[in-house]
Amino acid sequence: MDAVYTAPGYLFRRMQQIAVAIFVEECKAYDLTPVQYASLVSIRTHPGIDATRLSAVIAFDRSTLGSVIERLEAKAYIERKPSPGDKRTKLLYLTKSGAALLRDIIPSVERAQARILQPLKPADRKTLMALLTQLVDLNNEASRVPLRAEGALEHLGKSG
Amino acid sequence: MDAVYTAPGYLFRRMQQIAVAIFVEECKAYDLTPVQYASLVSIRTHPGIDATRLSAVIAFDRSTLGSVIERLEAKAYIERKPSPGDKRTKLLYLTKSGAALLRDIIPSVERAQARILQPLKPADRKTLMALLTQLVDLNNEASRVPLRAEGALEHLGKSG
DNA sequence: TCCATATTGTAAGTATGCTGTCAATCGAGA
DNA sequence: TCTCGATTGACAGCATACTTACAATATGGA
Repeated sequence: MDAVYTAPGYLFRRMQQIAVAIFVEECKAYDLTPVQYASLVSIRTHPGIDATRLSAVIAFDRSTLGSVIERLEAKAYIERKPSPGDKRTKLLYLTKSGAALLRDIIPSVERAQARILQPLKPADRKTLMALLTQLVDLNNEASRVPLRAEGALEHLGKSG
Repeated sequence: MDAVYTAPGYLFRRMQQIAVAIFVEECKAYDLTPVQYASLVSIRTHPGIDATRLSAVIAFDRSTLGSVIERLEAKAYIERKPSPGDKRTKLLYLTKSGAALLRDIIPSVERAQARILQPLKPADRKTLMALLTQLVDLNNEASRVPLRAEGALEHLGKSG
């Protein structure tokens, strides 16, 4: 038996595969990927955020996020507007169509998230989520794009 | 606070990011990715396996595995030989160089796997791994490339 | 033997995810 | 004010991941 099957890295890769497959299956009517969904949700929460701050808020790579934004703009779910104060940045806003999509897709997303954990007993689901949340938080700095949920927005005039 | 932070799918994506980052950091002296490592280990365990069966054994997409194999061959860690019985398939073998690399890299890989779980208390590590193993197994069919660890080798003359 | 069907490797197309680099721009300090 | 360092978005390049499609080949049944 290959040792890889018991390695944490292998198991997390498998779970990521499985989670994405379930998400895509539940949401196929909407043609939206998990990454695109998370981006839309965060833009709704932080209207007028720029791409760099968005990448910190959802812990996506800045380079990758560029093409994600491009696709969301092509589908007319978001708009990019030049920043009045900073000629380098472009501010992101949901369109009406993007807001409507988000409203409609939420039941499918929740079904997907539930299906991921469904095979476990309810008590085990809670335990797993608690440990996973803890581990992600404690390992935050280990990834190349650490999550900066609040700190990233300090210069946006939204906090503090 | 964005709801995405508590979704299982989001947490698994983050852990995958973190696990890959730690693996790459620990193994950077060897220029080998997690996927390439898993492929080498499985080829060592199953010498003469073909690409399709390898993809089932490590639950990688068959298309993706093609380019992985190409890169491993370019680095001279594996060889592809035509199958005597089936003109369609090419059989995979570790080269001396590939076997040596695998021997040398193992301490780094083990360090990486340990680091991924390190922030948790030992008892919590065991709990998390047990639940994760269970969940991956129970969700096996949900991914597009289910693991077929043993069944995939039945036609290779290695089992039963 | 012949043929419908399946398998295998490969390729094209799309989407993350990361490493670099670069020009434009900004901001702070001399 | 001028200049140096940092930031921002964009791009190139590499590596997974998945979908679909296709030609070559195998295989089982008529």
